[in-house]
Amino acid sequence: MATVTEISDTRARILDAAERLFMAHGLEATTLRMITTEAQANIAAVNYHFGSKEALIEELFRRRLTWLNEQRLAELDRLEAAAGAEPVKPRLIVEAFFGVAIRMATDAEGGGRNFMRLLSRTYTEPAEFVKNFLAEEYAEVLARFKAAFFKALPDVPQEEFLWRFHFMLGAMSYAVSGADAVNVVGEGKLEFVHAGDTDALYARLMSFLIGGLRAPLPEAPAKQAKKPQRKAA
Amino acid sequence: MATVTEISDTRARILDAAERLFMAHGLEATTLRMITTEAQANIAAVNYHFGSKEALIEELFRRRLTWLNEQRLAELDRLEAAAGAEPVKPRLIVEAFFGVAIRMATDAEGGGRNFMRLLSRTYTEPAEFVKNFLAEEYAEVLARFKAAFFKALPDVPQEEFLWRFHFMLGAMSYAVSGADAVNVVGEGKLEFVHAGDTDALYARLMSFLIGGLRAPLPEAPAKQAKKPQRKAA
DNA sequence: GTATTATTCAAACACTCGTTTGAAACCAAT
DNA sequence: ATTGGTTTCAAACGAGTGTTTGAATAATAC
Repeated sequence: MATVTEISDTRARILDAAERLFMAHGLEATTLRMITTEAQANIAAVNYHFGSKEALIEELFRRRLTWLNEQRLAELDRLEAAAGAEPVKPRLIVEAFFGVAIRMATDAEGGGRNFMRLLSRTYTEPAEFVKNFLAEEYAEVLARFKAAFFKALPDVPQEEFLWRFHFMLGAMSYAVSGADAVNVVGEGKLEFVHAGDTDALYARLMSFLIGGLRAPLPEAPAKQAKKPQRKAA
Repeated sequence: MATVTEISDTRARILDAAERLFMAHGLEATTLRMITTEAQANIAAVNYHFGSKEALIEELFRRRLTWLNEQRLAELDRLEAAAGAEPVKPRLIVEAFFGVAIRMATDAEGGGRNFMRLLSRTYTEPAEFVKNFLAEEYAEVLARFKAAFFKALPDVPQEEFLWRFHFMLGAMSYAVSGADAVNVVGEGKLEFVHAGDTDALYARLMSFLIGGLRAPLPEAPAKQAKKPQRKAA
């Protein structure tokens, strides 16, 4: 039911309705009239409470995204404190970054699932203001996690790791979208509607991500295959 | 320069312009007036040559997608013929499916790059007619590849594999999008503008995909691991 | 050459979009 | 009861959407 803020009834109702509708139809295709109808509010309420559709979108992302990234940073803080001077194990960093997201993505009641699906598809959203907003919102957490990964994987070329991180984001994006995206692969089988399936999806994605992250480095096609292949230890 | 069909000048110009613009701004945000302006055609030309904006989109996807999937099937035919009764090696199947796509994605001149980026982002497009169209267009090739994979990986539960295939699609999607998507990870480093980088991206993605595909199966999600807290013992 | 078809074009169509307006309604504090 | 500030509401705004029209032009066939 209740989600995050409650200072204004209609304001909160608009945010929740917008989250659902943006998820179902995309940012462009969702109109303010659809949102205010579902929220049982007047069309003018959006501009009154948020200023514009863009501002509504930013506010919508901010309320969840800041919390998400705070959790990630707190998790990383804990890991680094426990590790002392040693680098944190890669698997643990992966779990810190993606685990929080998966947990949020499988929280259907609180609306986290809707949001994570929306967020996943928004990564590839071409609208300029969305890209800028997300880049800014992610700057800190990505810098921290990249540094932790570099320290944990000293023998992996940084450019190589960045690509793998990029690939991992893609895999997570699809994991979260579940049967939402073009579900041609599973023919309807890829659903994790039950809350209890959180652990299953989590375990599946982690195995895959770790496997990809620790895969042997590709032999450079043109030159330098200098680094010896690295096996998961 | 020339791309696929040339029966009508303006028809082809519209398709090419649409591909570029859809890639840059998305399906919804790209207007027919933008397209016809860039194609130096009249606004009515779209409805004359294609019937509607939706039909234009479908035609645009079809002309590339059928070719792409034909290549994939031909590749798989070749592999299965060479293997005889034996199952094809998983790595080869992965290369057949994703290799064709990566090669197409790194073909900047022919427009394949634009298309693959567009296609990648379209997987998560919520518009109903797009989803239906893509599902239909992919049905055959996916059935063939799924069967080949099942045969090649008899010891992997089919549901598990379907998820991993789903994850692989996500990774490929981001690989193709490159720095296009919210490029917060690489901060501009993730670009493969040079044609010579095809091999590098290909090798990188393949290592990652194979690593993920062949990762150890996750332990049965018995009651545990609510948090990613597993201490490194 | 004329007849016929295919293609282009400027203009208009009906509709929806996000946003604005100005008056009503609500709600506390005086 | 009156005030002043906040919130709601119906209605309209200008701009932009995909699509259609009907005449003008180009290309092809007879």
